[in-house]
Amino acid sequence: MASKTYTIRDLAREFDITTRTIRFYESEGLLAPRREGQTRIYSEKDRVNLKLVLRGKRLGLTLAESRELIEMYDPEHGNVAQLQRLLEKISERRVMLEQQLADIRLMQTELDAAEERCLNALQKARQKES
Amino acid sequence: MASKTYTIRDLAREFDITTRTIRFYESEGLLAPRREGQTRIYSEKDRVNLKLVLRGKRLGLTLAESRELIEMYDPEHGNVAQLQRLLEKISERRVMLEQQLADIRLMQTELDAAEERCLNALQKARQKES
DNA sequence: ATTGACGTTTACGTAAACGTCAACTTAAAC
DNA sequence: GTTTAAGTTGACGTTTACGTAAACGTCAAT
Repeated sequence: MASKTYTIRDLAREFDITTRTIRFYESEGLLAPRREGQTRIYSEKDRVNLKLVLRGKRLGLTLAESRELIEMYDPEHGNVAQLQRLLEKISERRVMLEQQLADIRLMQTELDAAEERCLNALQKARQKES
Repeated sequence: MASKTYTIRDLAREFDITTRTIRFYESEGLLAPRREGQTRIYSEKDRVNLKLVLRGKRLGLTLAESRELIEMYDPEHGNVAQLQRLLEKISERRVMLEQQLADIRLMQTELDAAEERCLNALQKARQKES
């Protein structure tokens, strides 16, 4: 089936990050490109993982946390105990996301208020000017 | 009116952070407690600011970014140009929050899928056990 | 055949966000 | 009156997430 592959530069361009970052993620176990000689060849799965990591970053996750999320993807390599730990982590993550949702809503409200104060101040400033 | 005040330990306890963190935030200009002799006395406003910073942290903001948000609170000290920059920042923040909302939804969906795979794997693992 | 773009590794540097002492005051408790 | 508990200020250490630079290989184009 010979699925699509990417060079390191392809991915760097697509996600607007440096190649250094991509190599660093590999060294941290977040990506596992195959090699062709020395050169790294990235699969679609690598690309998806990278996307996950970057999304995680936007939500404030550390790389270690993102790695956990990635490892959730194939829960095959797990005994019962491990799988239950995974389920726990999933539910922990959900709690965090709910917290973030609440935080976002609060912050949006505050931005609304801040904008109003700001527009008011602008009014006053312009009156003085005239 | 003598509004309510807090010691550094009060706030540390309430928000489950160390006093070191609170002093650090002060050194970064995020808090400005008054002094009584050497000792810091925190006002309600300090407490609110601290809450803002911690919320920001949960959303992945840096301290510098949180400081910006705090400075938005009183837009009095601003000329027209500054106020317009503030409005820009507010709208930038809104864009980021929207992005985060989308990220959260995607991640929730993925957690759902991950949980299903995990439960499936548990089934199989338990069948083997029996 | 050399230039330029891309790839590699190794190693050190750095900014952010605190933690961790050490050494000292001050206030409260016994 | 002296422990003890909580406050203070440096100063240095640590982790995370890369940046930066050196030193080199590969290949396509001029």
